[in-house]
Amino acid sequence: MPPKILVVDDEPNILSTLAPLLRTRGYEVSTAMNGRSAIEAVEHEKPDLIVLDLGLPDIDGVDVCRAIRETMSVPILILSARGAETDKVRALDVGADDYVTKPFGAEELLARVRAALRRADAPPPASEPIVRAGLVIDRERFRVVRDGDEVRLTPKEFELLVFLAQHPGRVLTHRTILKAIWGANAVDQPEHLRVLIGALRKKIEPIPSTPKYILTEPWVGYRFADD
Amino acid sequence: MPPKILVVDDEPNILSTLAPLLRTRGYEVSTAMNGRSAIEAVEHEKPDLIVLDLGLPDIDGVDVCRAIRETMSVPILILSARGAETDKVRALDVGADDYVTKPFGAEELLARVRAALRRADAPPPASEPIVRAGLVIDRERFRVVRDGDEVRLTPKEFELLVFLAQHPGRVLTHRTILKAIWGANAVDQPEHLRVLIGALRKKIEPIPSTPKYILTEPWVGYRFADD
DNA sequence: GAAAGGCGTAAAGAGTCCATAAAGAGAGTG
DNA sequence: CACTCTCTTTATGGACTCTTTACGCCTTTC
Repeated sequence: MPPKILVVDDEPNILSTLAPLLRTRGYEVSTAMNGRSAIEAVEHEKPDLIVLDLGLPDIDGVDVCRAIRETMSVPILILSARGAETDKVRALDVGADDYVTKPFGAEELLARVRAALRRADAPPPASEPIVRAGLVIDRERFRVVRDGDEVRLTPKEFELLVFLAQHPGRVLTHRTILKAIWGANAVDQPEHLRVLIGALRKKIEPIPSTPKYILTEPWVGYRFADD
Repeated sequence: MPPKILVVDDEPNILSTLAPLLRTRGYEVSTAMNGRSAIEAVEHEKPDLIVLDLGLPDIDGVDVCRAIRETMSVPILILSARGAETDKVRALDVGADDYVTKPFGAEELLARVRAALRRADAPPPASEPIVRAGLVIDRERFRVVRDGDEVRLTPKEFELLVFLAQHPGRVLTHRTILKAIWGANAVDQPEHLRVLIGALRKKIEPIPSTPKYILTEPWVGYRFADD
């Protein structure tokens, strides 16, 4: 399961920027718009990380931070418009883990989120499985499921399938695939590719002789069906 | 004893400012002026925190950071004149804990040092027992109970079990596990892992030859059952 | 219509990985 | 010092993967 992040801010436009951004990076995001509901949400949802704006309408952000710290050891990343040194010192000393001043770069914030989660020992956000017409490719579990049945693939087969499925509809040349799977030294050995394609089709195609997923583009390469 | 801090910077006037400052606040400070001696000093002195300038004469600061991370988990606070977002992201993603751009306020730096040391010192985040299908792993008491019977594990066995059980369902590669349990120097010695897995299965699996908890993902790694 | 070469499949051999047993090294204890 | 426990290291058998080769079929080219 992906890490849960609680974002606390009273400005709607920050919330509506930050929450979707974090979601697209694979995190599960919940939000709060004031101190009281933030503290409640922490108790209730047990997030893996908290992004907390200091300028809240009801309670001072520093007090929110302190209140959370008294009950949980979840990492807290402070967001603030005030860049004065005393503000930073105060927040960090009551238990905040990091302090970022607005305006901030999105990638920097994400990197600091990753750093904080890494320290707290949370697993990196899950990479979503690839789903294509009855075929589920789970990179995290090295698993492929076709119409409910699990298919066992070897590492090379799996690597090839992922590479093809990542570019559905697009024709990938022999050269491109060989370079991706076997490295640049193998670009002139297409027999490797033919054999591996055969093995893969045998396992994932309902009728290997008339492929449904992995289509041959004669004289050029192969193509993953995009239906 | 006071926390030991290693300060790495090639500018003498930063060193002569920072080191005395940290000493007056009660830290034990050692210094290094280039990447090579920094890495040596880390191995030798085992500091509790490292303040690392990115602009070193011999090795890129990011590489120093990465090299230290490979062998130790000591907190690293990056100091840099470059404030570009990509620099920050790069440093944080190779394992740095914080990133401060010059010029910086002394009190802010000290507060970030305190925050990093506090985190490193904090007891392993409230570790509630892991419970999975008849298996109870109590990290605080260092005990494992299976179906009511207590199982005695050695430290390495316990560490491995916890690491696997923390990521149920997910396939952890040999490399990942080796790095986590034995350190980065052991990533190419999978025989360690095989033997330890065998010992662990013998103790916790009802039928060690057909494992129920620790599943082999051939050619890739191992996976803790999640059902 | 014939030659050349790509494509799919099968099969053999080399190499690699897994599980297990067991011996040796090292630390801690009485 | 002897004993115990843990960890490392090595050896072995069995299973599997990957590479390589071979051959029949098909498409393209001339």
